Amino acid sequence: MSGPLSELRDAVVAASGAVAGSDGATAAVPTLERSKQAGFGDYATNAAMLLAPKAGAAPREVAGRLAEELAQRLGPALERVEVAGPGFLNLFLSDVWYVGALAHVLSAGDAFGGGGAEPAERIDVEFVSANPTGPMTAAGGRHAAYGDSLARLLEFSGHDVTREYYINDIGGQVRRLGESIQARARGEDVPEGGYEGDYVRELAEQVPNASGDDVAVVAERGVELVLGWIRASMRRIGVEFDVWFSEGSLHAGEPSAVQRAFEQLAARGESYRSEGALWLRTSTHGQPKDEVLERSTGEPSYFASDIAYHLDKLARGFDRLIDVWGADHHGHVARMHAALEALGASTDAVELIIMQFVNLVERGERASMSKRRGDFVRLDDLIDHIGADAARFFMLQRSHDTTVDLDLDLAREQTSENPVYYVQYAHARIASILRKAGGGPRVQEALEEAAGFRGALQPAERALVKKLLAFPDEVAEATERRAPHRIAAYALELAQTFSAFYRDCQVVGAEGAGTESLRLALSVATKRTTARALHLLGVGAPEQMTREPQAS
RNA sequence: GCCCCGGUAGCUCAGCUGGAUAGAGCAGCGGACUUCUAAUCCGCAGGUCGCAGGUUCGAAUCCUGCCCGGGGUGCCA
Repeated sequence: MSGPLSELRDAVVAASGAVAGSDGATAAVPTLERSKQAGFGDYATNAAMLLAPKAGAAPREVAGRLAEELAQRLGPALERVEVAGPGFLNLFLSDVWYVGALAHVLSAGDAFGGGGAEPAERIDVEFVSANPTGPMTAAGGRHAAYGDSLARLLEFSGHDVTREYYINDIGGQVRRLGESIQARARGEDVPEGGYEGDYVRELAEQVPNASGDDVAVVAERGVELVLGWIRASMRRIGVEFDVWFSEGSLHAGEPSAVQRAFEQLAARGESYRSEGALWLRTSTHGQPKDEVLERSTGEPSYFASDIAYHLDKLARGFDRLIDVWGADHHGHVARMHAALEALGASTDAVELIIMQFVNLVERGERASMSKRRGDFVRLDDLIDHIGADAARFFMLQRSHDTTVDLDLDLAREQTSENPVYYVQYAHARIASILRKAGGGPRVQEALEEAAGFRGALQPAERALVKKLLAFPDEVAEATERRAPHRIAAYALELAQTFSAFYRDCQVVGAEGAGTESLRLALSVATKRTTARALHLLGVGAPEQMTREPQAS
């Protein structure tokens, strides 16, 4: 990737090489980061500290030599460079550099921060995949927001992404749903271990002849209805799946996908029969024990379906499979890896991401949601209460490694405090400024003039340019670490940085040659980047905020 | 027992592939609205980064042990 920051980095690396001579070839890559404090320059590097042991000199002495090399390489872009602390090099960049950096951001246009996928891959992201035995829960909303944002990040960086939902439409849970619907249709209590939620009564009314038909038929109809609800909920939260994959389809045909998987495993000597069941030798692949593929009843296990499912996905030609699973599937991760190993498949290309739980909080008490007991918050309720944008942002603010507490009443109370509005407001405010300035023609003119600005910049202007320049790295990091919550944090920081600029720097009618143009250009760059960040989160970027804040 | 995730401000959480004086939002207190939109901004207050060792120029971050919370450890999915 090119850009002002990578040029700086290249200069630091080159200067390091010059100072180290031929011995420094294997030196660790120095970091270049934004200084946290004003006195420490615009960017700082630890290059001298990394170099010192190899150079056999004190870090500060090495830093001094590096400083000279850097000053020579960067020329007018560098205002000055200082050696500080244990050997940091603090770079103070000139306004000329800043103006050039802004021009770079603007010329990148909508692609700013994107690309960089190397190599570009075909990636299947499977997420949500909640059992079709009840309405989508708020926890499912977290999976939806996370998986979709991850997919957006991967796409933005240049990958070809398929969004996939795996439907567990067969097996014991589905049968229990059928039994529960039938019981309700007959006016009976649901059987032990059945589904107790009120929605089962709805299903009992909607499934024709639920009291008399075969349970399997009732279950199938129930699943169809529930899937309708799920699709609608996903649409409301802004997620469109490319593929809805039926677990049942893996058992169809002769031989079925599952049977073929069994044959592959048997041919490799990875399975055996015992106690009437078919077992996979997971214990030879680092697992504490072997796992059942086919029960003694003749029914294949969930594990068997999943093996066949992953074989199917690999056969579809994806370079990478990413599965997003709930924390309750954690035990399944190692098993799945063992199974892939048993099949001789590469485990590097299969990523299993575990998402921590969403707890329902009532009166300060945590309670995890149970679909079977019916004590859960529906995603639709959450959206009704706080809206899709706030729901997505709320879910995406936290790392997937963190358990989320959801107090519906509190969430509603705090809707107007949701940071998503702060970010959207900044976006709308910029739109307003651009309108005030005269709209399209004036803005176009400003974009053309901005690169020629030769005046002095305000601190708030430099801070905003710096924040914008950080975006590509944030996107890359969020993508690589499968951590879309970083984008939520960045969006908030960018909005804050813009607010400071807005406070300190009048845009429309600013005094000084070219100042208004420069600030308009800066506003445009900020607006685009904010919109991009929001888009990556699946949140809208409004041109104006219409709704008044709720009085609380 | 073993495996995974978490433990950072009163609350909810960022920061964790080592960097300088640990951040944000909310809550609290005190200020700013004839504005380029106040869903905003400014200031104040608030911390044994679970505990104890270790690694190093430097540890919230890496290693080891322990404590606490959640999850897993089904011929459920």
